Amino acid sequence: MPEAQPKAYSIGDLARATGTRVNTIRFYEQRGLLPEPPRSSGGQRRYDRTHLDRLAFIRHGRALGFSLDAIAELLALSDDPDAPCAEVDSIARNHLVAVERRITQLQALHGELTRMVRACAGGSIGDCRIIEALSD
Amino acid sequence: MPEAQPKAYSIGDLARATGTRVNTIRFYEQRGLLPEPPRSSGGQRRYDRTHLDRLAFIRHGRALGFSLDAIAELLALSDDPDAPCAEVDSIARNHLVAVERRITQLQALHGELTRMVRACAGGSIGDCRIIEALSD
DNA sequence: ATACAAGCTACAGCCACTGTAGCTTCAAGA
DNA sequence: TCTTGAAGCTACAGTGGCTGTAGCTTGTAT
Repeated sequence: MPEAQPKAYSIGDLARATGTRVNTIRFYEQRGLLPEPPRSSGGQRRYDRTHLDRLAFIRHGRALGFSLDAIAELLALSDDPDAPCAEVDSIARNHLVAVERRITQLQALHGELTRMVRACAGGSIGDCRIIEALSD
Repeated sequence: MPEAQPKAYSIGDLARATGTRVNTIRFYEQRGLLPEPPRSSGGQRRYDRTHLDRLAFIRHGRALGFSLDAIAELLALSDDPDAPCAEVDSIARNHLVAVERRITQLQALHGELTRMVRACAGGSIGDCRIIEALSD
């Protein structure tokens, strides 16, 4: 009796399942985020469930704005369930702070832009407040 | 009687005056945002006041988050003081909308990350909510 | 005259992909 | 079994907005 084979996925299957482009999956492999999968006799990548989960993890991390380096660290940490999660926590907190800083900065920009756009009376460029503000 | 020469600036002077790196100034020139300035007999760039103003315009635009393409358009428009400023207005409004979208998106991320970080009880990775959330 | 700061060109690298060219392989229908 | 067209393959160039470097040459203060 042959062993039950776990279901194999093509690169396109993984792409569809995770909303990732095929090229991006290969890019993650090249960057070491995804392990090199086995190949079919014709040389095509054949993935299993573990690859799918790992890719999903990467995509969730990206959706939250983590860098690929941070995700690589998180993946490495997640492979050691007995280690303390302090480092995971620290990566997440650092990212949270970076996001906060970015929001603050963008809100300042937003204020500036709003003021500029409101000041524009719709005349000609010669007295456009927007151009004026940029020329300062 | 010789004509009064306008004051000439080296690339380093422009850099200091606008908080721009020397390499970045050359990059703007290469991208067509700054005109090629005259050169000294030895081949070094010699700028005048108009270059300085133009570079300051570019830097203000960048500080407000405009793309170099948008800045190029704004510069072109600002050279024609009689044209209506509708297009300037439209570029600024579009950018404003983009900034708003980005802020909204980052605030969503911020919420997610805050929830994740708060859920982390500081144990081991095996029961870390952060890793769990990413694995989903 | 000399020393050294500042400038020059040209190019590689960053981040996280995206898109393309020019092939080969796979899978489903006839 | 054959054919066809979708899907996969490698390799590389391009995006945006710079930054950094190597290996020179020029400018300027003493």
